[in-house]
Amino acid sequence: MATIDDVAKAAGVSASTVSYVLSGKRPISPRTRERVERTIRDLGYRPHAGARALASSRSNVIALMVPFRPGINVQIIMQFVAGVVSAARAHDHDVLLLTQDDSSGVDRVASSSMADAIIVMDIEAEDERLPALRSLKQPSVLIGVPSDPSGLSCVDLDFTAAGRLAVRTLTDAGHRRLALIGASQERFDRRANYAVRMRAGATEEAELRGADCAVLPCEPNFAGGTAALERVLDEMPGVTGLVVHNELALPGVMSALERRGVRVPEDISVVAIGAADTGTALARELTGIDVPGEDIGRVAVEMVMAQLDGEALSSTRLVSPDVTPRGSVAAPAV
Amino acid sequence: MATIDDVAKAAGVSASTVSYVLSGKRPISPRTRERVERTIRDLGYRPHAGARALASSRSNVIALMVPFRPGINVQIIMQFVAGVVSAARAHDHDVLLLTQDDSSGVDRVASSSMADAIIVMDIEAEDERLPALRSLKQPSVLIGVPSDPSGLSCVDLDFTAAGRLAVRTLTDAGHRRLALIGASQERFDRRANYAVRMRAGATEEAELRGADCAVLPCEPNFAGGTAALERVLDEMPGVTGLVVHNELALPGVMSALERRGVRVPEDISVVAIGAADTGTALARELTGIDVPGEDIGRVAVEMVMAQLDGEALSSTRLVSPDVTPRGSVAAPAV
DNA sequence: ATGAAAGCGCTAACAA
DNA sequence: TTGTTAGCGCTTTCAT
Repeated sequence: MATIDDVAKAAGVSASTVSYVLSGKRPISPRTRERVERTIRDLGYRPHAGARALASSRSNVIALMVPFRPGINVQIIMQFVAGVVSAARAHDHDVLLLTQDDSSGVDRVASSSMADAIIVMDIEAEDERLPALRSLKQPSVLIGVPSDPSGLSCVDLDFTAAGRLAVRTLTDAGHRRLALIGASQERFDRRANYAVRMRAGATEEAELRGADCAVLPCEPNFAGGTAALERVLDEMPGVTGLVVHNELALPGVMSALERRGVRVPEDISVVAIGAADTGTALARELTGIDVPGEDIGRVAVEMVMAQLDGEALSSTRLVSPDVTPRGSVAAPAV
Repeated sequence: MATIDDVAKAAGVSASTVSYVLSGKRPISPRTRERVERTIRDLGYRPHAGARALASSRSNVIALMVPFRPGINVQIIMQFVAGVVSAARAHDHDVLLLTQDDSSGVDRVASSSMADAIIVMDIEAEDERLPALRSLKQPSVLIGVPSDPSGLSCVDLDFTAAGRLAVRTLTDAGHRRLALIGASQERFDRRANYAVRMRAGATEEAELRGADCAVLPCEPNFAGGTAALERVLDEMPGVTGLVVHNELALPGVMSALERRGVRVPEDISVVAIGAADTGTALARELTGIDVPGEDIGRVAVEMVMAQLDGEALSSTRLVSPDVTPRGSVAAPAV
């Protein structure tokens, strides 16, 4: 591998000049720049990442901690990751993959200077990793909002607004008796922010609109979905609008609807909240609020970069939800 | 951050001794070792990754190139990744995430010495990345087998055997008229190894057992699945055994079966090939061949490590498939 | 069993 | 506008 000295020699300049051509941190005459750039290309020169990191104390790597626990929505995870990686590349950074269960990962990566910053996904209300993150010298960004986000930067979908929007979509169509099939009881028990805020937004908005919104926690799988739907049909006969905030249960819900002969949207209107392409496992697409995974990942990277550039205090950014009509909402039958 | 000199000073030894305590590359007296280790713990010392990489020309990082194109089975991707990451950690390595569309990723990572080796997923028959990989100084391992694997190391499920096994599972139960709902036409056209070999194994085994096996390419989505199943029912009335090798189409297939009133396994037996937890989007679990994503990822890392240790030539390792009975196969009706 | 010292390849003062 | 030089923190030979 060619080194910076090889390039310098071949181009007839000093090593620092090559370095400055690459970094743009000081003016270079057009002639020199041209010559150096040609040499770099000819030799196929690439700075040694380690040497650069050592000298500049910047690795140009950001670490990303991804959850791999079961019952998680892999679809959306991949979207986040894709967003993070592509945004990072756009800022000339690479991404180091950490997993949730690698408990010492944050410390290791931080204190060995492998990464300049850390993005952590799937944050719980009382996340165990928060203390470690707070005491880091590197900046970090959380995807998800803990109950105490002080001193930390967070991004997430605005789930309160999403709850409101989902309900409003139904009440605007004329529905007054709604049911929310939401996250699992376990998620609510652990006060998972997204589950709790979604529910809060939905119930508040329902109240505001003079509507009724029952909430059913639901296991994140097919059987959970069918079970929840059975309960709605059997115990809440007046319900004409359904909000489903549980991608893994959604196939179960839809299948049960069909089996019970309930038509969508003629008999029941459905609004889904989840990854954009959840519909692929379904017979039909649903009107819904697509969690913009890629966008959120992108924003996380922007926040990281801002912090690395010395701008930006810790703050929480909530991305506004949008509803995409796909024909599963209509006026209730009279 | 504490440096190796800080540790050396505090422990009253030289920096090289600290280094050797850490690497175990030369004998250290128990007393010294003890003292140094205590100091390391007290100071929370961690070697600077860049400095280490610079001095040793080893980054302890392996790069993993992950596909993000649509129509891919995210489930299985995540399993591979999980397997790779955990195996890498077991070998004291971290994982750098590269994406398919980052075309220069391989070169960048290799020639900047960011990674000691590269694992590439989702290999096509005539993969464009092969030349770059062949000319690398770092070792690489492909997940998937190209049409010409010479000079490269590959791991994959043995799809030929999987095809055979799926068919044999059905013929052993007494079925003689089978249909294989496989990958999309586009995959076959590009001669994707897994699709082609799976089909070959299935048809060979069918012939061997005196059975008949129709092959239907199928779009990787719900509609594709229903369409393929409709064709089976309408154009191949004698079929009693179904092999589905297309996870994204599987929900469509199962839903269409139910809608047409075809019972599983009473009327038709079904064998599925795919990610272990594909069943979560389905009403019922299916007898099937679970692609052992984590295992394959793990094997890829083992192969990488072997190459880094100077053992191991390039070779292809095919992991043997197993069938897991889940009650969707029975003897055909008489 | 341990230490001293020479790099590894780069960046960023400091000089000119 | 460019060059010289002193590290960055570690590994590893060479000495002892």
